[in-house]
Amino acid sequence: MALTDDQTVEIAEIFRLMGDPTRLKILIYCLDGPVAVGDLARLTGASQSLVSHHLRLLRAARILRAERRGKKVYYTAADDHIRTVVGDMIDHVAEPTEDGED
Amino acid sequence: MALTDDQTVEIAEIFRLMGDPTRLKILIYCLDGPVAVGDLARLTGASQSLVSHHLRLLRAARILRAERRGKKVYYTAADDHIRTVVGDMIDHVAEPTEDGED
DNA sequence: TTAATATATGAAAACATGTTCATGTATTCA
DNA sequence: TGAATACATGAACATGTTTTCATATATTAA
Repeated sequence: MALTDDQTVEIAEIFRLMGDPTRLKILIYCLDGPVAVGDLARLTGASQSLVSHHLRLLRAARILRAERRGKKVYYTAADDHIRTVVGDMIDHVAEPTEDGED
Repeated sequence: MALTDDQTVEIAEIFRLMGDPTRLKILIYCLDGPVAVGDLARLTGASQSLVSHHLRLLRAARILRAERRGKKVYYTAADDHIRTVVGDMIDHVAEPTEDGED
């Protein structure tokens, strides 16, 4: 692997952003296709303002991508790596436990 | 996919823990095999105390696993999902950019 | 232009986190 | 047992983050 310090920090930053429940929910809803901000607010149960703040962070980190259509703005996962990472993590959690320490 | 709220929170917690540079470095060093605490401190440049604090969090979240051999304690990645997730993320960062917005 | 809908943003409050320092516990060896 | 090595932990400080509230901007339609 062998990462530079900058790359490590960059990766940590992305993980950090995925590490908030509200933000992760937003991200998961955006994995399968574009979703409007208002819908994300309804789906997650968070306020419109909060969703917007989180979207800005996710967008700035290139985790999500925005696209305006008329009055609405739609957000989608930026690429398939993001989808894969979340998918793997879901597998990780789904699994009972690899060793017997439970 | 369809996750429960608890599962979402659990996944967010794991991402959050991977989202600190010091902790991510520790984790990356533990991906390929067991590493002793003292070595992790040297490798990351962090204090022994700080490494220990972080290891406790990573261990509690079952991201790492501890194993004592004599005076030393060795830490390894808990399973392959963790390895895969980090691997995917490295791919994500390595990639130039998927769309042309750069 | 005005009104209505949809989203974004700045500032402040409330809360959480990373780090250090000092000290405690475990293990080995003389 | 006592000394040395390796790791763990509690408390405190400093810093950051999430969330809310009020308000601003953009787009459409009348």
